[in-house]
Amino acid sequence: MAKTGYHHGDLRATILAAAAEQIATDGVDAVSLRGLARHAGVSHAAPAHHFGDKSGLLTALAIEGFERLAAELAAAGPDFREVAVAYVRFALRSPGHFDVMFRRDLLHADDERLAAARTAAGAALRSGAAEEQPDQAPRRQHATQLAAWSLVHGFAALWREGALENSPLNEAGDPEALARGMIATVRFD
Amino acid sequence: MAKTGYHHGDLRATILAAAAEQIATDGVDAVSLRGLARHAGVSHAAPAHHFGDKSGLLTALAIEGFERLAAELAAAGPDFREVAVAYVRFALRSPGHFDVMFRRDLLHADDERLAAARTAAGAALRSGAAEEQPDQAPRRQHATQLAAWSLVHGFAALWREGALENSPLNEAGDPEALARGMIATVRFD
DNA sequence: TGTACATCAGTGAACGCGCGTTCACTGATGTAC
DNA sequence: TGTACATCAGTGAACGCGCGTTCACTGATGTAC
Repeated sequence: MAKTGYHHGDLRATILAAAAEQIATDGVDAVSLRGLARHAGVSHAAPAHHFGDKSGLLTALAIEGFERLAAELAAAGPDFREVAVAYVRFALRSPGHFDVMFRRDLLHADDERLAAARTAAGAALRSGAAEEQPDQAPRRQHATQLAAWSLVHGFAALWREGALENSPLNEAGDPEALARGMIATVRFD
Repeated sequence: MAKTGYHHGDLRATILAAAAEQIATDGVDAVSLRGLARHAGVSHAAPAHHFGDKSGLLTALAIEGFERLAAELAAAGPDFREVAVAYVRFALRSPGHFDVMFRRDLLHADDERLAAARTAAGAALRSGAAEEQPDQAPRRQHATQLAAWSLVHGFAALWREGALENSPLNEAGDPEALARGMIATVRFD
């Protein structure tokens, strides 16, 4: 891990972090392997050495994102509303990861670690929603879980897209408080 | 409007339609002015003549989208659930428009027609949600309206992103029915 | 019916750009004996 | 303690690509008289 002139030390992690940061600021389209290499002070071909290709880099970022999301959702449970808030909070605090996680077109579709991480996060979210409606028929439960997911994912997407920036609906300056308020108005039955 | 060898006849509309189609299929990233020109059988510089630049084209598409969305929401009202379904239906049937409408980074930020169309669509959606909760304090009303928007926008986004493709939550084959079912589980109070 | 002229729509050549990817390579590190 | 060797990390030159944008142009259309 030591920095020598030649070996960077921890290039892989550095590039992942820089990618997340740039996506958060400028969007996924702005990311290029060459740009990240420049940023890290390394030759332009170095990133490919770690990630194979550009999709490989974004896939690694998405995996990291799903793993963190699953952990944060699990830590927030079992109360449904707290799980919901945790989902939004993840998107707000890790926008670089969040933005890439659902861009399947940019990822290696057949990556097994990605599929596993995605599944785990999905399960964590659903178990949160299950708290809310213990004795329903499965079909009904699924509809509720989908509503819960849509609710939090929609808020996160609207926020990231800047749709709430000058909206009359955005009264709180703090997005997490705004999300809390809107989640509080919803009942499932 | 007649097709001659030289004049296309209705190139502007043709390009808009082709762009929407390609976004629906391949995503916004796949769109290029040169590609659309090729598709229309026209020189590569012709599209710029109508739209100024690439952002101009996407802005025109977004305006068209917001205008159509506003009309469809208004036609579906005043019942809240029908307005909600109409929002989702718009996204499902006009994915090429929907995908671009919220990509502010790709649009001319200062276009007045765009701002107006966006505002009109927002008002149509909010008036739908207002039905649900007539006698609330304004602050509370806004939270509810935001929840409603998040709900439908989230479903649309998840669907477009392919997140529901192999999900256990997706039981109906028909996305509109799926949306109806999930909207039905939600109460606002 | 004809002519002159302005306006609009589309052309085609040219520019410069940054990018992803490949590949033979070299420098550095660690491990086995 | 020293040496040989495999492995890993990063280099730098080269390739080919499609793209957006600009610009002077020409072909077609419509309108005024």
